Amino acid sequence: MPGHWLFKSEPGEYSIADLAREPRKTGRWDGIRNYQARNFLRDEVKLNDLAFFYHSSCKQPGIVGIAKIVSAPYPDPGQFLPDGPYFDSKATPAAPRWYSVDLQHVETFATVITPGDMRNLDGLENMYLFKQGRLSIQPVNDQEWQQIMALAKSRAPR
DNA sequence: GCCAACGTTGGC
DNA sequence: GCCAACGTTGGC
Repeated sequence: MPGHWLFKSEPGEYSIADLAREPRKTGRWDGIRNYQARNFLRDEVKLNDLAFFYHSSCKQPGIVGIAKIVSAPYPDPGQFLPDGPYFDSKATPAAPRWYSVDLQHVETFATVITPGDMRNLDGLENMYLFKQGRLSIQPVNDQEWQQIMALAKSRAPR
């Protein structure tokens, strides 16, 4: 059984449409610089797990589709690039601090599933999204995943 | 733009 | 190690 996650991104930085446009619809999920998110990414995200793609800090925040984890976690190259935005002077190749995975686009939903939609469903009260909303990589349990998928499938394309 | 939540920094 | 100050996130 693959694990389930919620990955957040500001669409102005990197949107689900950007992912879908990548060669082989596959891109690197990088730039994670929060230790709790890092720990999930490094220690618990597994090849073939599925993730909700969540757009934050935008006109219509919410879950916009699904992506699949198509690599094992590996050190985020950006931490070693002195001129890049993600440089970390304390990280070394022998002792990397930050990690990335590769994601492949699976599906873009017909409509955005907003936090308001999710608050209205019984059983989603304990989602990380509501308990610890700022975390950029969050586990989603099987029941939560299935409820949100059912809602997404019930929506007619606009 | 506001503001609550919360992570990080740094002096002591 | 404590904790105040500060910065960032992110929904509204």
